[in-house]
Order: sequence, then structure tokens, then C-alpha cells
Amino acid sequence: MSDRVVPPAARRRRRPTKQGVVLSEELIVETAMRLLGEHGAEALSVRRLGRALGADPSALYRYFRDTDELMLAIADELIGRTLRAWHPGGDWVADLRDLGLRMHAGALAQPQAAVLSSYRVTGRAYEIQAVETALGVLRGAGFPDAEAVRIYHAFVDQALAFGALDSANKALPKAAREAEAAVWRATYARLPADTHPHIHATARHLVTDMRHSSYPAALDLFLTAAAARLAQLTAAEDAGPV
Amino acid sequence: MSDRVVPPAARRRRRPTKQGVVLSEELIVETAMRLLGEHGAEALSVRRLGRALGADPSALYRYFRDTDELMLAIADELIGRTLRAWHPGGDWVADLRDLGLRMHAGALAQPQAAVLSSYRVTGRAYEIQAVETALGVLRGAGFPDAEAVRIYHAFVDQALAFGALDSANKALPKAAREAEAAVWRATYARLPADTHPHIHATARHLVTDMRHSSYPAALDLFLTAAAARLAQLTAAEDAGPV
DNA sequence: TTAACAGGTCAACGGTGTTGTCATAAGGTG
DNA sequence: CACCTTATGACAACACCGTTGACCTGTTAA
Repeated sequence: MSDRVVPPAARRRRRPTKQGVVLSEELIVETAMRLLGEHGAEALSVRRLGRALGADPSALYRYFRDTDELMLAIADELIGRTLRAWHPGGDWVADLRDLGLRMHAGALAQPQAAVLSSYRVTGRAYEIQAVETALGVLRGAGFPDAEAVRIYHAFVDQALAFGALDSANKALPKAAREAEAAVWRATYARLPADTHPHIHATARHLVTDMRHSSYPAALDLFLTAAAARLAQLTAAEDAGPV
Repeated sequence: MSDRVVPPAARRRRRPTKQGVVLSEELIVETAMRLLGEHGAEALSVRRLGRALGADPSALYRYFRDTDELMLAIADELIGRTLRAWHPGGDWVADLRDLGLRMHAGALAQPQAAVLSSYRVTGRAYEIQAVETALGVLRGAGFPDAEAVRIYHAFVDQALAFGALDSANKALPKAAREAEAAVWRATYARLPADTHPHIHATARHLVTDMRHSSYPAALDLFLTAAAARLAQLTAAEDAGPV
């Protein structure tokens, strides 16, 4: 039964469900995102989504082949939102910092979509647009092509990787997340100085620091190093022959 | 029934299962990792694990409170393997680079386990040992406590995040991975210069560069920035009052 | 030798994604 | 307007999943 899903363009009849709701791809994605936002990652299941929509769970399979396809639709919408909100201003370091933070925040806004989509190359419109723009920022800053690609690659993977890591953590059941916070307070903060001198000495910092994402710090280190690299490259160019 | 799990130290009787297997925490973790490696993440369930062990699924609950605790045990074993192979030599930059590359390689060696465990704080023995050692390297290098924790946090999260990202990609079904490579060759490399000038200009580099992990590059940028930060800190200290 | 009990087994519960089948309302056609 | 086709929603069932309470039995300490 592989022809269960009808391509969106071919949809014409919109029979309402028993409860009077007229389904559509958009409505389903929208409702799924609302469920995720309101009740967390574990609240999203085909059955719950069906209930929230006022439709039989199996009706969703007329719109998405499986849950994975639904996740990708959510992820795609996410990329679009991030990109639409970003407006480069001319300072390449500031622009990249802004883009990175927006990608990270966008991932955290829909953690479980981010977890599933971060490591995929879609080749779709929004992604291409993002690559083009980011590369433009780096080349405009003065990076030679090969270097621009290297920096771009590291930058985007870092944003995606941290986005996924922090999203995965955020998507954890509440009990597990609280247990992790407790580990820092109850286990690490109580290790004695004689067996674990370094943890003991920094325990206070560990408890406060490990609660938050390290992405902003990592991003700033990244941008610092990238700027240094650019300075180094242009200096070599100025000194050398044409 | 919260006393279902008996602490490992208190275990004494080891009744074999119906099929003659003598269970243990180690055997369960080992078997779980083998299942992950052989049949992918979706092959790991309590019931399948029980079958693979030759025991009733519910027997596992004598060793782990729930599946989450089992995941943490797997994560810790992964850390342990990496840690045992790492021997710091005194140069903090070289040591951290080596540790980062080993963590990344360790994740790729067990991609399925890495994907599931990278974002967990276990509070178990190996993890504690890893935190202690890495903090020691940074404090030994001269970072003040708060800064050592910040750098440590960014470093370890970066290694885990890239490890998970690249693992997830590696664990993709073969067809999907090939499709992704094709996207760079067939879609990105063919975009015309007038609509996508930056992608067009760097297409050659994109095709070759995006195939590989960007972690080594990101790690080197990270270490460069960290070293610069240390120099800056010690310079300020030398200049200022005692 | 025996009594306690750790630990393996069984059966059941309420959840999950998914699919084969059926019924029916929407929409085109005459 | 009536008729026919068919898209699409509903239903029921399947095979899983994690988890738990009750039971049973081999191991071990006394």
C-alpha cells in the first residue's frame, strides 16, 4: 500500500473528519509543532496527534508515508523560519554569530525535529539559500575559496551539532533531566579533594556552568580563531608577491 | 517495587537463566553494544536484548531500573574505552587535540551507541575520571578555575556533538548516504553563477570538503582560540597587580 | 540441613506505529 | 438533477514496545 499518500497538488476532496475538522498537510504540521511546544517531545505520537486534530490516527497516513516524513516536514518548516528571521548586516563576524545563535535557538524551539534532521542534507530550497548566503559572507570577508568552504563547513556543522546535542538533552523526559542536574550537585560537587582535586576545586563553577549550553562560548572561540586565520591569510598575501 | 535493583556490590547469588546464561551488568552492556553495532539503534529493545541474552526481558530490571539507566551504562563504557587509550604527555594543546580526536573516533567506532548516549550525563566512574583528568590538563596549563570549566565544557560538548553528528550520518542507511553525496554533486555543483555565485565559485571545494567530517578543522580552530585566550589571561595577570 | 531471599519467569497492562478493509461524501459528468 | 468514481476518513487488528506484580526456585549462609 505505497499509494496511500496522495501528492499535495492532486488533493481535491476535503472531506471533514467525524468531528468536523478539515485536514491538510499544513494543519497537521502546525498541530504537531503546537503539541511539541505545549507538552514536550513525548507528547507527539500519531495517536495523540490524531486526537488533537479530531481525526482518526490512521487518517494522517493519507498525508505522510510515516512519522519520519512528518518529522522532516516539521524540520523543513523550521529551517525556513530561521532563515527568514536572519538579516546579515555587513560585519561578517557579527553576522555569523547571529546566524549561529539563531540556528541554535531554532533547533531548541523544536528539539526533536532538530535531533532527527540535523545530520541530513536535504538539497532543498531553504538549505541552498542558507549555503549561498553564508558562503557569500565568508568570501565577502576576504577568505579565499578553499578556506571559505572549510570555515563554512566547520561553522555550519558546529551549529547543527550543538543544536542537536542541546536539543536531545532538552527533549529528555523531565525526570531524566532533573536527574542530570542532580548528578552535578550531588555527585560531582561532593567529591573529596584528595581523590579528585580538580573537580573539587572547580565544583562551584561546574554546577552553574554545566547547566547551560556551551554553544555561545564555543561559537565565540570559533569566530575568534576564524578572524585570526583571516588576518594571517591577508598578512601573508600583502607580504608575498601579487 | 523500587528495590528491584540490587547494587552491584551486594550481588552474590548468580542463578543461571533457563537457557543457562549467567547474567551480569557487564554482560548486559556488552550484549547491548553488540546488538547496536550489528543491527542498528532500532534493534535495541528490552525484549530483543533479553532474547539475545537468553533471558526473560524482565530479568534485566534486576540490573537496571529502566532503559535509561542501561543507556547511561553504555555511555559510560564508551567513555571508558576512549579514556583507557588516551595518555596525556604534558603539552596541553597536543593532549586536548589527541583526546578530542580519540573521543570522535570512539564515537564513530560505535555510532549507534554514540548517537544515543552523547548527550547524557552519567555521573558514573569513567565519566568522573574523564572530567577530573581534562580539568587537570586545563588548570595545569594555567587557566583560572572559572575559565577552565568554561573551556572544558565547550571542549567536551564540541567533541560529543561532532561525534554524535558524524555518527548519525554514518549510521544512515547506505542508500540515504549515497543520496546525500549525490546532492552535492548533482544539485549544488550545477547551480548557475548568476543565481548562486558563491556556491558556483566554490562548487569544486564543496564537493570534496563536505564529504568529510569538519571536526578536525573545528577542533584546531577551538584550540587556537583557547591558546590565544590563555595568552591574553596570563598577560593581563603579569601586567596587573599581584 | 534448612530457611531466607536474590533473582529468573510469567502474564498482564497500557502504550506505540502501521496497515487492510470498509463506508461514504465530494466532485465530475451527462 | 442523478449517477459513478474515488479520495479519504474510520475501524479493527497486528506486532511491537517498556514496565510491573506475583510467583517460583536455586544458592547461600547459618
